[in-house]
Amino acid sequence: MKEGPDIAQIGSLIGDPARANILTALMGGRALTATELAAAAGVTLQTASAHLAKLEAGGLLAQRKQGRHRYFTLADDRVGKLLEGIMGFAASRGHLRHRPGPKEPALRKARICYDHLAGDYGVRMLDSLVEAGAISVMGEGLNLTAQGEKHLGSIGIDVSGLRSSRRPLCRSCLDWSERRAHLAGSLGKALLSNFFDKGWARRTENSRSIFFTPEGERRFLALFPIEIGDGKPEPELSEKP
Amino acid sequence: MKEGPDIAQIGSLIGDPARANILTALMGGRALTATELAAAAGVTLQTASAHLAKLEAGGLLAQRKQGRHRYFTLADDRVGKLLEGIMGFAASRGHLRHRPGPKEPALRKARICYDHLAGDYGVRMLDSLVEAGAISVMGEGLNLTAQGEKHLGSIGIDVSGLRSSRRPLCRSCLDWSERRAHLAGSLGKALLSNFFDKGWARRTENSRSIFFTPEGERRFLALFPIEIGDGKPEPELSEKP
DNA sequence: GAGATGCTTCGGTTACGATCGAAGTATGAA
DNA sequence: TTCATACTTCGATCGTAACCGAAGCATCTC
Repeated sequence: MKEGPDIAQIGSLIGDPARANILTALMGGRALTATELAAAAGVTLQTASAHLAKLEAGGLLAQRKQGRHRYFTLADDRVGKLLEGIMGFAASRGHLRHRPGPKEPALRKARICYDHLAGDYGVRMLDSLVEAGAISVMGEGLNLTAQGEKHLGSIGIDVSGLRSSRRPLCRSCLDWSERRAHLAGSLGKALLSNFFDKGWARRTENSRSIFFTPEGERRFLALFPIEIGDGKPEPELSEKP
Repeated sequence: MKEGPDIAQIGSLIGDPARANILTALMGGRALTATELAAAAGVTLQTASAHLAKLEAGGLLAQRKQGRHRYFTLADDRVGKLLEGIMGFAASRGHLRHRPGPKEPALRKARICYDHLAGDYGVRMLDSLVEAGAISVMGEGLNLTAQGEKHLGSIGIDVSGLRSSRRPLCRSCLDWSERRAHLAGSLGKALLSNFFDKGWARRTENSRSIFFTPEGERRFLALFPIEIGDGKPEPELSEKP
């Protein structure tokens, strides 16, 4: 009837609550089994199986068979970006499934956004890197400076190795909780991995929130000293431009 | 059950074919009446009315009463950006509602993307501006150079007036047909308006395609001489990064 | 006022898809 | 081989929402 890409198909894929739960759970970035996803979605295994088949047919999910387990992940980081975009939009409209439970504060503080750090700490990290002159902001783009490359090298990040990937090194990702930018791209991923490797932080079970050890938190805050609210006076996002 | 923004709600809003048609029609940027949208969606007026009410309640649409007509538009350009993002994703997955009709070529050549120029001509325009040094590319961000400001001023674009808007001046927008960037933001809008004002081009009825007059086409191609395929050797987007 | 147009609301039908129980297949463990 | 676990397929049920006809408001024209 009409020309153009079929947005209704992926809309309806995301539109089912059970499937939305599955996708949200996979935004945590790690591969999950069908059983785990069924629990996350709040449906039985059979139902989840049907949903997973549809999501995979729709190109949103990829699966990897391993023994008698079947691990699912988001198909690629474009899916993660798409979902984060929708989440940001939904949050800005106030379409929050508001259950201000005890987990909320932890999520706002530090959580994983597909594969990089988001939340308060994510924003703080980017702001600090910009303030320190490690990253320069060009409109909506981010660039790692030579000084930044040296600085990150001293922390233990091999930037030249990251450059060889096809994935952009720096990308800014708008946070639905903070509505401010944090660092995505291969560098964002590398930094978060680095924190995990050093034992500063670890993932929490069945949640997207990230737990910092006391020592790790101290180190992180010292390394990225710019408080949220300092730095650039980024304008509030207005509802009606 | 879960934390975070409710992506299922807007997913299901977009997921219905009739509503998707309505939204796609409104991507044309102009305000349309309920009757027109009903025709575009292929449903009766009553059904369309119900859909429009839902879309408005969901914050995707805004309406403006004018006499006995009710004009609908996308709520703001964030909605347009969201939809274009989904379209781009859908196109990359091959979820095309493939009806390679006669209108397709016109759409690929030049069409409106919410309020700016997209398609072949949109890509050509941006490429040419970059090649001419009017716009510099920084990662994913675009910046208008001083030289570019002067250049555009000579065409009849008042850049300083655009700067006063809260909307970003330059933004790159990824095209679902070309899979290459074209110019969005207030500057993109101003350029397209400029072409309309000069009579180089006009919108076509009930379509997102843009019709160039022979004279206008000549002028446009002379002003933006870089062919698609020239310029920067932007790598193909790969499916699996 | 009367009539026409644009749109909404109401009521009833229908169809699709989400759901789960039960049975079937595959892989691993004992 | 036997049993257990992980998952899929089948079949049937059920609820919801999309849909349209008809009637009801609202606004404009005459």
